[in-house]
Amino acid sequence: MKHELLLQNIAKHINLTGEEETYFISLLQHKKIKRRQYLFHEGDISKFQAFVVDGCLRSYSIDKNGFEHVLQFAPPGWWIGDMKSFLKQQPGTLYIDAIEDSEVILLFKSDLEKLYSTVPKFERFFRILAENALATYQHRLINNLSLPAKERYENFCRLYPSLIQRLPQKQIAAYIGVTPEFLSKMLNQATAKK
Amino acid sequence: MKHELLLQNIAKHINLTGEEETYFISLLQHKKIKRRQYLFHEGDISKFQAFVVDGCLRSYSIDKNGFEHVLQFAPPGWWIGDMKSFLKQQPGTLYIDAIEDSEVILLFKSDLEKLYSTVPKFERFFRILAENALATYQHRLINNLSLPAKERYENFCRLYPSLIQRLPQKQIAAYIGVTPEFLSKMLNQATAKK
DNA sequence: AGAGGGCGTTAACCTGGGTTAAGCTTTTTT
DNA sequence: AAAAAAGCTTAACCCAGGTTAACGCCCTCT
Repeated sequence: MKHELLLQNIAKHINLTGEEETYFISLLQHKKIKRRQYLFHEGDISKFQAFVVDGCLRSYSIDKNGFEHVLQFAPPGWWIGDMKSFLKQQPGTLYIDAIEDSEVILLFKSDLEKLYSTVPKFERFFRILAENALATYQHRLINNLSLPAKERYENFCRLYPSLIQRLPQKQIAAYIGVTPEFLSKMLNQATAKK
Repeated sequence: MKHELLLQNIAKHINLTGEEETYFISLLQHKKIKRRQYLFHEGDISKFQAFVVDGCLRSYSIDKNGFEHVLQFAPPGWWIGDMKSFLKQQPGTLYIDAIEDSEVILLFKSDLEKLYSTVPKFERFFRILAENALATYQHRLINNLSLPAKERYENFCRLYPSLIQRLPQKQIAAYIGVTPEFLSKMLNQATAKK
């Protein structure tokens, strides 16, 4: 079943009856996304959050010089979306696309609101999710303010070992906040040192 | 009443009965903090979140070279705490202290858990709070990755005009991620240009 | 009221990381 | 199978922002 991973994740934090589970599943939409295809585009108003079942997505912004900055990678088991646009229903500033051919489950805002009133337990689930994400972003911000590029890279490797294999180097550079050229230089200096 | 500001904030997102309100208030603890006094210290395990009623607090980390990096300022109406330590009940990495003589309301984790089971509406309230905070930190991260120091400063001024008056320059420097010396240089160049 | 410690400023010098540009390799598309 | 596009590397040069240090001002204690 395609919803299994999501249901497992939910079961870690709240217990659903069979009925509630069925209702929840009825709200979900399935979608396949090919590599490099957009799930969300700057200027869109976000109508859904996406739960990744297979593949890997990323959210990023493009600055006025055309450079990309990665906010998040989302391998299977992760949620991704333009949170600000989703909450305020304003045009978003992010792009979301697939790094590999991927499969996601979409939960639309209108359905989520129905879900909250029908099964209030989900307030708890998404509260916990948001709080954990919040703590993670706070930590990353502090890292970015206080650590040099090399240590940010090492942290990234430690935190997301599975991603290292899977991502092109330039994506990692855009996440930790350096140019691809500098990351390349840095890595080769590190190995040369031995 | 000292709880008014907090109750107003809550009323923006959920409606409480008189009874629920009374119960909620019974859980709160009041505390005064003098300028430069700590509310939380690195290594502590966070037992509470604090809602600021008067004055101004800040949360920050100290890196291995002894430099401070500000995660958040909290003027009246804001919550502050070491979220990661609070959630995982692990030793924290932040410091929280008062920038001015301040008053806060403490909500302890044990009481918050009781509150969630007694008045589940609060799951919703804190979900909304966490989601908004999350979107804010995501935005700040992207800013830090994509904008030069001057624009980060301008953004700060636009976003928190009331804080500019109130904060010493070096605190702002530690928030936007530059040295006090550089911020001073930057500001004087900007005004000299006219 | 005086003294000591923050705080802001300036200036000379330094460096982590950016820029540009070219060449090579691998992957994707046709 | 060829062409095009994306990715990685290297190297020379550059700059935003850091470092160090010295000086003056203004709080805030006592």
